[in-house]
This record gives sequence, C-alpha cells and structure tokens, in this order.
Amino acid sequence: MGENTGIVLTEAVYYILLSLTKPLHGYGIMQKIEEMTDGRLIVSAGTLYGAINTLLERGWIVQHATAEDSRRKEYVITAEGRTVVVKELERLRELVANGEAIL
Amino acid sequence: MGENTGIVLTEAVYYILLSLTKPLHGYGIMQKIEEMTDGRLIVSAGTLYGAINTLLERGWIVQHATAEDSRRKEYVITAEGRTVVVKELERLRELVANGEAIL
DNA sequence: CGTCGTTATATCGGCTGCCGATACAAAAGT
DNA sequence: ACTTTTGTATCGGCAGCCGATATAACGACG
Repeated sequence: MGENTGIVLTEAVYYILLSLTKPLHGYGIMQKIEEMTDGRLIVSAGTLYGAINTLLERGWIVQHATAEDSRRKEYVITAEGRTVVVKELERLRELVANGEAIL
Repeated sequence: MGENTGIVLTEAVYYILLSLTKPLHGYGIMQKIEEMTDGRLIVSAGTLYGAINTLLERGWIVQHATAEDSRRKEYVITAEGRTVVVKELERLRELVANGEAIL
C-alpha cells in the first residue's frame, strides 16, 4: 500500500511559479529565472510555453489583465498554485535534509 | 550562449544514490527510500531496476562483490556517483534558498 | 506437506515533460 | 537598411517514471 503522495514539480515549473508571484510575461519569466539562478538555468522557449499551457489548464496560473499592450501576455500565480509551490518547497527541504544527513 | 550547466537528478535517482553509500541490494533500496521519506516516496520496481541499469552504465554505481549469496545483487556508489550527488545537493539548496526568498 | 505472503529481480508499454530546432514578427539599436 | 533583441508558438525526439505483468525462491503457519 502507499501510493506516492503529492506532486513533484520539475525544476522549470518550480521556477516559473516562483517567477509569477508578480505578474510577468513569458519572455520576462525566462530572464527572471536566468537571473535567479545566476545563469545556471536557462528555460528554453519550448519548455516555457509548453509549461505555461499546462499550468493554465491546471489553474495554477491565470492570465493577467494586461493593458491592451501589444504582444505581451502576462500571467500570475493563483492561490492554488501558491499552495503547490509551498508543498514543493517542503519536499525540497526533505531532500536537502536527507542529503545532508548522509553525505 | 548559456547552456544549462550541470546534471539534474530525478528524485528516484537521487535517493537511490543516497541509499548506496553502503552496499545494498535492489529490494533493500526500495525499503530504505520508503523509510528515509517516511513512506512518502515509494519507488516502483520498474523505476528502480531501470535506474540501476543506467546508473551502472554511467559508472555512478558498481556491483558489489556479494558473497555467493543466492539471488540478491548488491550495489555501491562510486566516487563519481558521490560527486554527482554532492553537486545535486548544492542545486537543491539553491532551489530551497530561492523558494524561501520569495515565499 | 501445501499454500500463502513476502522477498527479489526483471521487462514492457504508455504517458509526461524537457529540449533543440524552427518559424514568424515587431521593436530597437547602429 | 540591416541586425539584434524581444516575444510568442509549435513540433519531433528522447529520457525517465509508473503500473502492470512475469517469474521464482523463501519462510511461516496450519
């Protein structure tokens, strides 16, 4: 018994959600992630726009009412998305704790 | 410019490597992971034996000279595997730090 | 001695998800 | 005028996890 409880986020999705605590558009997300990780993680366009679609479907982000700006589409995290990210942070802390205990 | 530096381990692979700081056989790895995560993560047989094969190919683990025991096959982490896991722990710490800074 | 649950290894198909490549186009810089 | 940057989007390939399935030895219990 014992199915695997909870959701596991990929690195890309985790950082996308973190980026969207304030409204931001796709390209801005890429830059923010690159900045947050000091250039270590560069999310490719394929990953980003694919992930945005699944996150919208899951209701973890929503489209932000952007001024009738031209091409940019802005997104924000939802309350549900926030819950997911907080849970993920707990999982990550467990991984770190287990790693530190052993190494 | 800017390829994504470094390797990202999956949760299963990370825990398998952590389990093998001491020689252990496949089934024992499953149990150890379940124990380490308080039952949160149960690695399925398909994942486990698939991962063991790729880890052997990459030289991150090796087969341990097990006494001519019956069916069990034991494995241990290599120096290279240890390096990979340490790097992964650094990456995880970065994820936690970024999450804590924002949430 | 027979049967059942656990221990133990292994494979396969399906699904998800990341990536690189490619495409297109507006805006800005030179 | 030309190039680079900004910006969104799709597609095929590939890696990896999972559930299902198969096989079999071992121990316990009646």
